[in-house]
Amino acid sequence: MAGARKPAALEEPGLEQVGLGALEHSAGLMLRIAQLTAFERFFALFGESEIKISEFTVLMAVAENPGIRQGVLADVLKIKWSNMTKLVRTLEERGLVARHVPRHDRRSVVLSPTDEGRRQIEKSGEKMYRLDREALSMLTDAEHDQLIALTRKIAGWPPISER
Amino acid sequence: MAGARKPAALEEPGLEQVGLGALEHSAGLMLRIAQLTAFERFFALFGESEIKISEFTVLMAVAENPGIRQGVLADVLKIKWSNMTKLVRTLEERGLVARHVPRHDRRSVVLSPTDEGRRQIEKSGEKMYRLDREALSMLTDAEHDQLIALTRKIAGWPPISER
DNA sequence: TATTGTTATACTCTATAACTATA
DNA sequence: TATAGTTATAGAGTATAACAATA
Repeated sequence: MAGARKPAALEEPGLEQVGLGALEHSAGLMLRIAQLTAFERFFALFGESEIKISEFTVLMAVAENPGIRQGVLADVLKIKWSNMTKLVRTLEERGLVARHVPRHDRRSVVLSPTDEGRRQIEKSGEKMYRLDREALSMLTDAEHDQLIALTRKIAGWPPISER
Repeated sequence: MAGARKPAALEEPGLEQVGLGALEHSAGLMLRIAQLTAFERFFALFGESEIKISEFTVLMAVAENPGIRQGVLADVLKIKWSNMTKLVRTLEERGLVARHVPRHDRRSVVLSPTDEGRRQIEKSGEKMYRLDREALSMLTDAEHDQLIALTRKIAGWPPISER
C-alpha cells in the first residue's frame, strides 16, 4: 500500500502551513473536515467490532425511545427510509431490536429493544462514549459543550436547557 | 417517490420531542448530523451546477496555494490520494488546473490554477460563500466564528489568530 | 389521495492494494 | 528502501423510483 498512509494533520509537520484563504471561513467545509477527522480518530480507537457504529447508534436511539416509529427515527438520524429498512432488519436478525405493527396504524412499524439489545448496550455503550470523547480529546470540556450546543442548533434541535 | 420526502427537522413538528438520551452528548454523532443538515441545506440552495463542490473546493485551494503538491492538498482536504488523482484530472481536462512535474523531484506533481480556473473562481466563488453562510444562517455571527474555531481545533489546525 | 414502509437498483464516495517512477 | 502518484477494483454509503398496504 502506498498513498495516504499518514493520518494527515496528526503527524505531518509542515501541513499547517498550507493556507486555504477564504475557504477556511467556509463553515460547511470545516464542519466536514472536522467530522472526518473525528471519525478517523474514533475508528482508529474503536477498531474492529461485530456491530457497526451506525447500527449501534440506531440500537441506542431505539432503547431511548421504545415504541418509536421507524421513519421518525430515520429522519432524526438523517438516514434514508430505504436504508433504514435494511439496517433495522439486520438488528432484528441479530435479536437486538423487535419490530411491531401497531393496531391503530397498521402501515407503520414501531421499534423497541430486546433484552439482548439492552445487554449489548450495556456491554458496548460505555466504550463507545469513552472513545467518542477521546476522539475529541483536543477539546476542553467547555469547548465540547459548545460544540454540542452549536451542532444542535444547526440540526434544528432545541437547546438542552429547554428540555 | 415515497419515503423521505420531508427535509426532516426542518418541517416535521413533533420531531424535537424525540430524545436520544446520552446519545445527544456524543459529539461525534452530533457533528455528523450537523454536517449532513448543513450540506442538505447547502445543496438545496446551490441546485444543479456544472462543477461539483468537491471539485470547486480543490480548485479554490489550488488557487490559494499555487505550486502545492497534490498529495499535500489531498491530506489537508482529507481526500485519499487515489481519489485525488481522478478529481485533479477532471479539473485539468476542463482546463481549470495545470499539473506540473518539478525538476527537483520528478516523482511529484504540483498544481496551479489556469486563467480559466481563476475565472471560474471569480464566477462561482461569491455564490458559494454566500450559500455556505446561508446554509448556516441559524447561527449568529459569533456562533459561526465559534464553530470555525472549534472545527479548526478538531482538524488540528492552528487558531486563526496565530497565523 | 396521502402516508408508511419495502424492494431493487443505480450512483457516488471511499478504501485497498498492486504498480510505476523517482529519490 | 522509501516516497509520490496512478490504476483498477472492491466496498460502503447514499439516493431514486416503483411498489404494496393502509389511512
